[in-house]
Amino acid sequence: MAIRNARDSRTQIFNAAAAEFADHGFEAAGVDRIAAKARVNKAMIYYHFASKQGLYVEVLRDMFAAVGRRARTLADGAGTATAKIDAWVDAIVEEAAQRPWFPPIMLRELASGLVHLDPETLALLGALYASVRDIIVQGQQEGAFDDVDPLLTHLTIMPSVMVFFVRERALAKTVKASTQDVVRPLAAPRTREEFVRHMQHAVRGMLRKA
Amino acid sequence: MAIRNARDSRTQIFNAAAAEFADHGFEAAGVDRIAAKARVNKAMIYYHFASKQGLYVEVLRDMFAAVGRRARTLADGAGTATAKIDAWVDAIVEEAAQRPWFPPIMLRELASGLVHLDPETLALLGALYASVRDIIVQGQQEGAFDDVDPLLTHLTIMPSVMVFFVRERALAKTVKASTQDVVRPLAAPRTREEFVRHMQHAVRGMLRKA
DNA sequence: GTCTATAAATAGATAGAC
DNA sequence: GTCTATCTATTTATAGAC
Repeated sequence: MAIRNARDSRTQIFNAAAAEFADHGFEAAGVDRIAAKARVNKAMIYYHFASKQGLYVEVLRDMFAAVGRRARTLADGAGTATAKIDAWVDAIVEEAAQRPWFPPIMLRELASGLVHLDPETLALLGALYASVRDIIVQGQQEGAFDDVDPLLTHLTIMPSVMVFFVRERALAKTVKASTQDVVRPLAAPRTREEFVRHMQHAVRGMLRKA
Repeated sequence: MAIRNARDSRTQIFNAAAAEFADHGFEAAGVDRIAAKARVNKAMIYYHFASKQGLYVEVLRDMFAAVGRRARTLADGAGTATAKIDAWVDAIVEEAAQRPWFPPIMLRELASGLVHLDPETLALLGALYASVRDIIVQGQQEGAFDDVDPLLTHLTIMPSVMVFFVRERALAKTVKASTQDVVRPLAAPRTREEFVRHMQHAVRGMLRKA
């Protein structure tokens, strides 16, 4: 996507759609609601994008490509694997902060069994994991990491970050209204800095040799 | 819910609904599809349950109550915190295996910001976390666990288990069909035993003192 | 408890004027 | 590029017969 005026209709639609897909998922997302949020006529959506599906795929690819680029840059860069893994946690958190729709859409796609992903979009996810695996393997060759399963390790880091961010969103809505003592501890606020520290500590712990 | 004949219409509807909500989420779930899957007339759904919403709430409560019960039993039982945490990982995995709709629905609810949860259902989630926190605090008092944040630790364990299970479901569908080399490593099969071992190792690592 | 028929609202998508 | 109007299908839910 070329650099665009944030006010042009295509970009407005893209942003509104990302928010709508994050809030409702692909199937329950409403083209009417997207048009309303973007403050454009509904027909404009079909002018700029082929269909609701086409619009969704653009949002997915933009998101997976951005995160995948960061992972590849890290994996290919200089430094110890230990430093790279810390930076990887930082990177996902930053990406999630920059694209607030990323965590909810990612979790929904996983819950759907990735049924909306065409081969090309699926390949972006594959490339993302390949970078993370490269970092872990580097750490094992350096003798810094334990002999863990790279895939299961990836499946332990990524979802935690995603859920931390959707919890942030939930706090702003439903849970906040709860006056119950049982719910309050679960809804207790945590800063992103606290989370990054926790996550880096946790990852170091699970990669460290026994 | 009293013990029921698995063939009575209410139970058939419940099971079909759980599967439908897992596959599509609350909003996109179709009452018609639920009726078809349950092989009952659509009007029966409104006879046994007040509405689509009422049906959803029953599925949610059944699920959160079952997992919460296991967590409370563990927390209140005898044994070291280290043993209890291992058993907790086992317990979530077993619950997810027993109620296949649990992980996808949980992830979708998180992605939705818990907007479909009434206060009572929200309290079940709060009680669940309280049990996990009790175990972690016990471990810290015993001097076995590091001074980690119990909330962030919970938010690191639970999502990983949920995503492992939805990945299992995804493998049976879309990803399997992929012939791309980039995707295959991400879709590589892992047994539940491998995952439990990984997860217990990871949790011990993140709780262990530095 | 189980069915048919249908109400009433909303969905994604398009044709065609400007 | 932007709009109005509309087609067609589908949605949740209910009324009422049996």
